[in-house]
Amino acid sequence: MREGVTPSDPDRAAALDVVHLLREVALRLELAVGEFARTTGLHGTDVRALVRLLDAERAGVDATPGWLAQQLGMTSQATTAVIHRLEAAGHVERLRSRTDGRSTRLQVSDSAVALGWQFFGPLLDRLIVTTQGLGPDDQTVVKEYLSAVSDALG
Amino acid sequence: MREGVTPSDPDRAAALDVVHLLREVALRLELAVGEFARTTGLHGTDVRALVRLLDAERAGVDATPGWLAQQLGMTSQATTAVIHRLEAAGHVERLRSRTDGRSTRLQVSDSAVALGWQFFGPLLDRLIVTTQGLGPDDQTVVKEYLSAVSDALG
DNA sequence: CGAGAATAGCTCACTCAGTGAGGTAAATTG
DNA sequence: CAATTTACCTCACTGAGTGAGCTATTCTCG
Repeated sequence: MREGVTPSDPDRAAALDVVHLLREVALRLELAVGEFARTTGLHGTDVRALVRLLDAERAGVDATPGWLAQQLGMTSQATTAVIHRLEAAGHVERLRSRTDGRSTRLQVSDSAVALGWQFFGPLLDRLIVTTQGLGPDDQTVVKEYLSAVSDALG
Repeated sequence: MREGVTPSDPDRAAALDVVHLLREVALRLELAVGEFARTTGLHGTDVRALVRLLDAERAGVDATPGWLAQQLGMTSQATTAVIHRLEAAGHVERLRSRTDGRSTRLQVSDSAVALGWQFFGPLLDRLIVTTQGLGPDDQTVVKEYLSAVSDALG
C-alpha cells in the first residue's frame, strides 16, 4: 500500500480517522442532494442553489445572483441559468433591489420551502435526533470543532 | 421570516445549529474540490472519482467501474467517460480483473497521488491540526458523533 | 457637477459532461 | 449448454456551464 506519507504517527493517524469521517459525511450529504435532485427533476446545482437561498433567508441575508454565484463557485452566467430554471419551476422569484438599480433580490417561493421540507425534513430530523443524543457539553465540543474545521477550510 | 417549522424548541434549535455547521463544512469541502478541479484542469466529478479511488486503495478495496459509478451516484456510461478522462490524463490505469473476465480493476497512478497531496496536503494538515487540538476524549466524542451522522445519512 | 471606471447582471455561441438506447463478452443458472 | 444476468462499453443526443462581450446602474474624483 502507498502509506509512506507520514510513516507512523499514531496521534496523526487518529486525527486522520476523524478527518476521513468528516469527508464521508460530506460525501453522503452530497449524495442525498443528488437523490433529491433526481426525484424532483431538478439538477444537483439547482438543489444546492435552493439550499443556499434558503440558508440566506434564514440568516436574513439578501440573496442576489452575484452572491449566489460565489456560494456555488460558478460563473455569473451559469448562475443566471440556474435562476432561470428555478424561476421557471416556480421555486424562486426575481425582485428588483430597492437600494441598487443594477441588482436583483432573489426570493424563495413557499412551494420550494415545502418541497425542501418534504425531502430533507426526515433526514434533518434524523440528524437532529443524532445530535440531541449528545450531552450538552459534548454538543458544545462538536460545535466548536466544526466551527474550527469550517474556518480551516475557508 | 419563515420560521414556523418547529416554533420554539430551544433543544432542537441548538441541535439545528450543529447540523447547519455540518452542512457548512460539507459545502466548503465541496468548494475546495471545485477549486482543485479548476487548478488542475480536471472536472469536479473527476476529482471526486480520484478521491474515491484513493480511498478505496487506502481501504484495500478493489475499485471497479461499477463500484465507482455507485460511489459517484452516476450512470455506468458517465463513469466510463470519467475513467477515460482520468486514463488520458495518466491518473488511473485499467487492469483486467483476474477473477472476473468481465470486470476491470482501477489502479491510481503515483502521479495522481502526488497531485492530490500537492493540493489537499496543506488543507489536510490544517484539518489534522484542528482535530489534534481536541483532547483525546473530545476526539472520541467527535468521532462517534460523525459515525452516527454518517449512519443516519446512509 | 460630469467623464471615466467599476460593478451587477444578462445574452449569445459553443463545448463537452452526463443520459438513454443498445451492444458485446464473460459469468451464472436451471 | 441454452437462457439469463452481470460488467462494461459505444453511439447519438441533450443541456449545463464557459468565454466573449453587451447594457444599465453606481461609484470615483478632478
